[in-house]
Amino acid sequence: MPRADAARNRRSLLDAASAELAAHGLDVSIARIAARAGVAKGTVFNHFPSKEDLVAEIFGDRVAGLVALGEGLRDAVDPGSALLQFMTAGIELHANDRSLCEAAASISRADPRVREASEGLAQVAEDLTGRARRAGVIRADVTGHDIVLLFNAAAQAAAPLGDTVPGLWRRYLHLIFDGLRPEAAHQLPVAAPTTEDFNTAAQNARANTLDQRNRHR
Amino acid sequence: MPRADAARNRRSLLDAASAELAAHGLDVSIARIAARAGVAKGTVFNHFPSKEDLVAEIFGDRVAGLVALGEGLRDAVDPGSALLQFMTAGIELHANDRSLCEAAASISRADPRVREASEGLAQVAEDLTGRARRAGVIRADVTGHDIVLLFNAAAQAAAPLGDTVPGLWRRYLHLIFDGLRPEAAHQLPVAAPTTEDFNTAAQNARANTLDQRNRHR
DNA sequence: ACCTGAACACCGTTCAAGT
DNA sequence: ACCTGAACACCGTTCAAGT
Repeated sequence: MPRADAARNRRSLLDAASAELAAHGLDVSIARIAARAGVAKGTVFNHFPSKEDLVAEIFGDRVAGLVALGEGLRDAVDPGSALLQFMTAGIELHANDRSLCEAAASISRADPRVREASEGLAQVAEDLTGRARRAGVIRADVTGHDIVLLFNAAAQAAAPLGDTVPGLWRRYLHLIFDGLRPEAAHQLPVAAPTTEDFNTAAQNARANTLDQRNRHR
Repeated sequence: MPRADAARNRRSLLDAASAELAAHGLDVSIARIAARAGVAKGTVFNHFPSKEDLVAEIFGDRVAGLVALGEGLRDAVDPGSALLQFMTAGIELHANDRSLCEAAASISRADPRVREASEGLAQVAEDLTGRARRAGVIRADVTGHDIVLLFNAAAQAAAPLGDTVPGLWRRYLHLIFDGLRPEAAHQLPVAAPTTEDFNTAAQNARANTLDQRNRHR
């Protein structure tokens, strides 16, 4: 059973880290986060093994929120607009958080928490995509994994101008969504990625970070 | 007039940095680059004011190469496939260079060299896009700026699985390209970004990095 | 005019000492 | 059981001393 002040500190740290990461991106210093939470620098490592682990926890929470939202959309009357709403929510997550954009490629699936959340995301994305596909509003060769990668892409497309033209990502979301319609479908040159592919990518990422750890010794 | 060994060191540094950045991404250490180039750590700062400046130089060179390729495509017989080839080349640049993916958002247009190269890129992208538009192979509401942001997006979409499924980016390039076709065109909710938007975004980026410099004092 | 390596400020992380 | 702050290794950057 955790001590009262420890539980409080943990919450403060998560809140502080969440805000600082969103505002300043992945390279905020631990010192800054600790100061905002009102604890000593060392305390951070008492609650989280490493900085990467701290951001993975927050990252996982955000993704879990998106999963919950997606699950609420599985019974929507219009499968097409449900899918669009899901993608919109996914991009908004990125648009409101600088660190998410930067983390999308690197941290991603090395951490088990993020792994779990990502699998949930893949599942609900596949559900929504399948419904839209069967309703005939999107092409037959697009999968849930495609959808996740594509709303990431839309967020990244607008990111360089994110602060200057706030809603620009909507343009690229709709442009990409037009590419998902059956009317425009041309044969794709490469098959969709499989869950297997994501797993081996996760293992590679894990191996890489372990290499870096070892170099420190 | 530069001394002979200085010119040689500069070349070695650029070559070493280019290779190390491509292989290990933006956070390779200066020490590593210097070692590969066979010079002392301090020599790096004799040739480049900062690490950021060094990567900006390389970044600028890469983009300039893409501009040259694009210019060669302006007279191609098929404007549609010329545009697709241009986007392909742009993504391949990212696919072969880890640092480019990471740098795309952050460094981008703060440095004057990168600014200049990016403006050249915008110009040739607009040329190719205009031809394709007038030939009726892409929709009327898409601009050269869109094209640049979109092939960046396609590269980023596949980046998490880049090492695991090597050619995956082709899937997303073609998916996005299908969204550019007139057949699927639906009204877009936001106007295309202007050159003006890119300029003010560049100024904001510059202001941010200057803030960070000042914090060091 | 340029190279070098020691020195500096900063960062993530560890840990002995406190409570 | 947890907090703290000093200590460590590492990084980008500066600079006095060399050639």
